Amino acid sequence: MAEERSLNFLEEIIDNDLKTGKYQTIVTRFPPEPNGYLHLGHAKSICLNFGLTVRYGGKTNLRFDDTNPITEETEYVESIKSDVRWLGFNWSEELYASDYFSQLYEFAVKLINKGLAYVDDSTSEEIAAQKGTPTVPGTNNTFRNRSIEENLNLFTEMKAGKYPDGSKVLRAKIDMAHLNMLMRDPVIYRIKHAHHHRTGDAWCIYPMYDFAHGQSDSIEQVTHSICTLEFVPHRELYDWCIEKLEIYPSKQYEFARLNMTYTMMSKRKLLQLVTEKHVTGWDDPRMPTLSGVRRRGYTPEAIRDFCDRIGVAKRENLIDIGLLEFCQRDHLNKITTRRMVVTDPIKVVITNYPEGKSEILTSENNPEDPDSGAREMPFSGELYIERDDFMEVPAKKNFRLAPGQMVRLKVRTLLSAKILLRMLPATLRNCVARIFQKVKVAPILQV
RNA sequence: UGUCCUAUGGUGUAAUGGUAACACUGCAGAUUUUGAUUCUGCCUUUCUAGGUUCGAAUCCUAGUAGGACAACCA
Repeated sequence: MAEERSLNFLEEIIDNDLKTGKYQTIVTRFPPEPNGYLHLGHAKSICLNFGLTVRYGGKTNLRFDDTNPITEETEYVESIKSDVRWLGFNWSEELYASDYFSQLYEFAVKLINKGLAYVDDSTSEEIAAQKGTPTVPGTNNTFRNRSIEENLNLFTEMKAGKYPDGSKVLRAKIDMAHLNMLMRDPVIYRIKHAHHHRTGDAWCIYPMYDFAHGQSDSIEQVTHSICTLEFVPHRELYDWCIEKLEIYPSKQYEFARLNMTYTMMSKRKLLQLVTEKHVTGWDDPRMPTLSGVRRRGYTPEAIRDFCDRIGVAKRENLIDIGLLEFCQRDHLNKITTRRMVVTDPIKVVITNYPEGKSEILTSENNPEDPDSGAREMPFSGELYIERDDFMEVPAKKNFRLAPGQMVRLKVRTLLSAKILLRMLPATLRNCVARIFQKVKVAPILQV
């Protein structure tokens, strides 16, 4: 039985929802926008969303939030899918917000019919100006009073492509004086005569995030819609849409995103690094993208362990990148086959080892893993050591090779005898040693 | 001069009204046929002030600090 760690706040909520019978089973989703590659921050979200249904049962969908055709591309869809798989997770269904464009459109019509949405001809500047500020209430404009019939006609015409980009938007009719800026008649549909990576040119109006995400969750009957803290103010609008549309009540929960020392975790900035060619691509090993760290040698196990250790909470955090490195070292230590290498060699001659003789010794491949087997290594009276491992004048606590000092060599022999090598008085140019006891000696390296 | 979220060692995360703990980092030591691993020890913690309570990290109020919110982005 594994050590039972304490629950994070989301697990507590779910635990409770299951116990009280609010849900029989849970549904989560991982909702990336296909406008960039996944990074370590996404890994946290993936591990969270998928981890929850691994733990509690239920299912996690992969849903692409593709409501903005300008920035989204199929290349990103493919990379995201492969990165999620690489991390070790399998989604139940592969879904797209764009799959729901028709339903979303009908939802908008429903809102209009309920007198809860209107077409606004204002420019974005005007809309921004009318919105007020966090401390100053916004103001109503004349378009707000359009009749349901007029709104219906206009919206239909918007869909039909009668108007150019930016000339009209559909807005939810809520409250221009609301304390929450997002509730001040948010734009829910805009005109974009743009090619969509999936729907092609079928649409020229596209829903905004706030009119697509919650509805998509609802359509999929997502029980726990988990997102990052910056969406906290959106929750009120999320709930409003679901309530007014009278659809399945998915619930949104927010957690703090991952921040890491010395690490840029903004998709926008990472994109900039790529487009301005400061890096060789999204998978440049210096990038914190999953494809980047993968190329760098990170393993999915290490990243999952990392996500497990950093926890999930609601306070802003800054994780020391050293923790990620620790997780990787920890995993590598368990799985890595050992090899010895000398990068800057100096030759050592063992003067009392029979000239011309050589023998084969064996060494285990990984002391942490008994199943990893062993390898054979040749050994003779000439070997090479790292230049840094020799000091003519040894420092305090030095246990490298130095004149007159003894060192042990790593080797696997059948003998349990101590294996000692004694340096004779020597210089770098004239580096010799002799076997000090009746021993077998292993090579320090092979070159 | 608004609303919302948050506040526990250096960094994270627990403790769910009843002895503040675990990991990472750092420092010291032991072991070591990888200066690795492993092991041991140490350093360091409840933002402030009130209140409720036998008892508060936990509940309440106020303050302070940090963050979010005024994209036809997500």
